[in-house]
Amino acid sequence: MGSFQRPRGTRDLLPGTMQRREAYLRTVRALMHGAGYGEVLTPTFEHLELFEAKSGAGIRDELYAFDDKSGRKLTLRPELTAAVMRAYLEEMTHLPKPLKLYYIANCFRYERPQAGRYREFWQIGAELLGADPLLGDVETIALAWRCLQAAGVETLHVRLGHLGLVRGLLAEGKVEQPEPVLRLLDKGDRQGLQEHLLTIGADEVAAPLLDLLAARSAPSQEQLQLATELSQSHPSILPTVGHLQRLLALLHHANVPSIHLDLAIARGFDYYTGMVFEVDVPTLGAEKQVCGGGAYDLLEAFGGVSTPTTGFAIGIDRMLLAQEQTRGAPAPLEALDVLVVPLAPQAIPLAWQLVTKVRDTTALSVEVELAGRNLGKALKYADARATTVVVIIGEREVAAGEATLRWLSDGTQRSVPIDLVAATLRAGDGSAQAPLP
RNA sequence: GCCGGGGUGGGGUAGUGGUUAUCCUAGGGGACUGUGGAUCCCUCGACCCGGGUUCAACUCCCGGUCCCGGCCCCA
Repeated sequence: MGSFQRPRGTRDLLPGTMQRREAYLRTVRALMHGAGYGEVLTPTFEHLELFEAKSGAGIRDELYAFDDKSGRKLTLRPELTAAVMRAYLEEMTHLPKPLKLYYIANCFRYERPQAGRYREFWQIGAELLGADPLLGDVETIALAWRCLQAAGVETLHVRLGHLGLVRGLLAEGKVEQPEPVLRLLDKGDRQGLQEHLLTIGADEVAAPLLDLLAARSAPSQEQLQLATELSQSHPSILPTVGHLQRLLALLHHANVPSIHLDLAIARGFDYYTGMVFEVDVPTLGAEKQVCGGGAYDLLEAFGGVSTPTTGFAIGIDRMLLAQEQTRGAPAPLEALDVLVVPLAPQAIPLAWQLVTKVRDTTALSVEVELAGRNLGKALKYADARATTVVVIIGEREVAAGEATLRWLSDGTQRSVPIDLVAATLRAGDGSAQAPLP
């Protein structure tokens, strides 16, 4: 080992890992474009005030914040939603609504690293501005579900809630500060909630809130039933109950299966206004949440015109960890399709002509043997690289205007006229095909 | 910020208050200057860092650091 280590909480991604990751991200990009979303990329750093405006000054010690040379207060972005909203207000307000944006980007948080939690991590996210609240909710959850499914992870638990319920009840109960209640609900701290409601004198809504909490893991239909019953004595939550009923029905048609209602989910920030959802991979351990999202409105707080927005963010790193649990860890290097081995000095020009032609006319990965090894060593190297075909060009081949193609899987060989090698490789002949990682 | 478990070549490991620090694997080379995955040989390469105890520390103690698991937090 050299003298230097990577900074704490960061990772080096090697070729095999990158190949798998890029395959997933390619799929995600295709899904996003297929749903009409356009990709955006915002700066890696922003003004500190942007994130303080979104999440409060308390997040400051979790940020990579710094002063630049002119004394500006900046920070590496801890997430993308605030930045995308900022960019929308700065450059995109005139675009037709609904506006659909997505991003794939790295974020930075100064937190204690754990399994699945890094100081530099990557997110896939989408934001939908100006849609009808119900239809926007369907669209957002359905899209998140498609992106999650594309990773081939076996068990995904989706939990869906709606802040209208609890906020409605709290408003009826004249509770001035809903945040502590939301937090206790989200944590599932029944006793703490009970005590807190007693302290603030919110007696009349204590019973329904505790009922919602107690029912959070019950089947969705039972929770809906409970909410419907509550709405008879608490009419302010009637619209929310109807919204959830319609949302669940529509999600069924959007092919999103098995959503578990959890009416106590809170995602404790003010700007969440309606639907909220979270997705877990249970086998990931303590840091098992791979996706979170919901309906929010940040634009007013950012000095713009209030606009209903829904969005989600997926933790790429955690998704890939979950993927490894089913697929196994990737090999460190990518496999090689073709290795061209010149065995004589006069074969070297031919080898380069050939490799150039194959690169121009096929999607195969092709190398010329670059270490000047003899054939035995070259074959051994090819084997270590999981190569499909070795093209041998020696004195005999040069004289005959041919190349010898050797398939490493079964050792079969064929002589092919040099002009036809690229076509033969492109045709694959059933074997010159890169296996999926 | 807190609690617990760890740290020996690139990966996996053995081991001890005084050794030439073990073995496997991977990398490089050779046996093998036109045929791989085998075998044999050679080679490269390590005790996380700092302080303390000691005649002597990789080993014991303290601190730090990094990794792992968990708490807090999770935008």
